[in-house]
Amino acid sequence: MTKIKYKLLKEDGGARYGEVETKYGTYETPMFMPVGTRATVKTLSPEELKKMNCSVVLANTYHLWLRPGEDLIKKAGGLQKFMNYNGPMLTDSGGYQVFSLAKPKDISEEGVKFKSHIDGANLFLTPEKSIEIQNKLGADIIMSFDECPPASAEYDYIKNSIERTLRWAKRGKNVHKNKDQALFGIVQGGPYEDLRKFSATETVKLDFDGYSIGGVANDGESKEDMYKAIDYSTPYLPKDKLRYLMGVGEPIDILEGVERGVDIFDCVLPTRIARHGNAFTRKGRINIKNLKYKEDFSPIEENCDCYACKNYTKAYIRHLISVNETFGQRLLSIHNIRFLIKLTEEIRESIKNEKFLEYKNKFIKEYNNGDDD
RNA sequence: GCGGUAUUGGUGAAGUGGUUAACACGCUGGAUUGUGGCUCCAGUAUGCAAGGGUUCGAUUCCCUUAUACCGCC
Repeated sequence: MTKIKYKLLKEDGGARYGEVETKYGTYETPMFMPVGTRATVKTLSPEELKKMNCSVVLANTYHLWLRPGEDLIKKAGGLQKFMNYNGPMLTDSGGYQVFSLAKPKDISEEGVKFKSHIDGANLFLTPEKSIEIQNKLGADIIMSFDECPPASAEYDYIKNSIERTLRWAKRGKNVHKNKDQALFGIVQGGPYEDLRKFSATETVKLDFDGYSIGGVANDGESKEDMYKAIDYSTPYLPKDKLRYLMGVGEPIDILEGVERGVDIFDCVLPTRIARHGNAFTRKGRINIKNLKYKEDFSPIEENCDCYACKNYTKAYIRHLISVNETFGQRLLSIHNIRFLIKLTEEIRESIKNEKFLEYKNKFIKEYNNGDDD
């Protein structure tokens, strides 16, 4: 058991190519991490993830805390053993659920009061508790417990929030027991330059193993505000540590993040939209349920190397999705995750060749041009 | 052959002599960014079996026809 190590190997403008050494092997960045909230990437097996060249998988503290409980997972030998994923993992702290499940009045200096989404039971999560749970879950990278305020929140609210999040970060760090797990700090600050700068510099002073940029891509925040939030954060982060943009997974947003110096991304989007019948393609997103695919016997993308594209037609997948068969959801999930992982593979190649911007512009142009029919 | 009852969109159906014919499903679009929620949003009958009549006005009342079902010879 050793803690992950990051090495920055090449820069191309703001874009960074690097390597992360883990006990499971060495992985390259920029990378995309699929989300497996409840210790499974919905509908997919670990073997399938491996075949897509997936490296890190996420799981969620809040959900696993409720069910099956961190003690059970510890008994099982940790997350990886429990779910049979032989690769690096990351757990989110439950901070996002502060945004999605709790109300502002439920957030206090001590922690956050939740109503369980399962049975309405009263729950209380603190920075210490979150780290303690994550220590037991045993992922390679764990997150500080933060408040993720909506981008639309008032300036003063966000200011108070990031100060509290800093105090929470420190409390979490103080109780972090398992030194083989990397602990990341999280930069907040909404769309405000001074708040992002403050949050970033103060978080870095606490000396974490890596840094996340949070509070982005939620609450109908505009793309511009989101890119600005990254712009205002990354300059203050040390170059020799990983930078993780939380929750971002639109292909174009990943490219914009890489340009601004982000190394790792995660997002539920590829799996969520898959379950609702959407697929990423080089020419933009498509809705497989559309009538025009009813008799389309070609794959989602001719040149895609994923299992779904190599073996199945749009007409078939459309049928499966419209009758709500899980195999259809699986095929689209496989395609979408492979799409984003392939995107990061190509991004890495372009950075190594010092052609990142060229690659980015070409990709975006094709993606936005859309389908001609 | 004689009576009775029914006939509303793709489906199941509400409904009324008077502005845009309820609701549900389906269908057609859209949304979804550190995953509570096979979820959310929008559109979807210029017409109420067909034809004629009464009426200022009929899907709603009357007549004829068609079709379906139920009785009776």
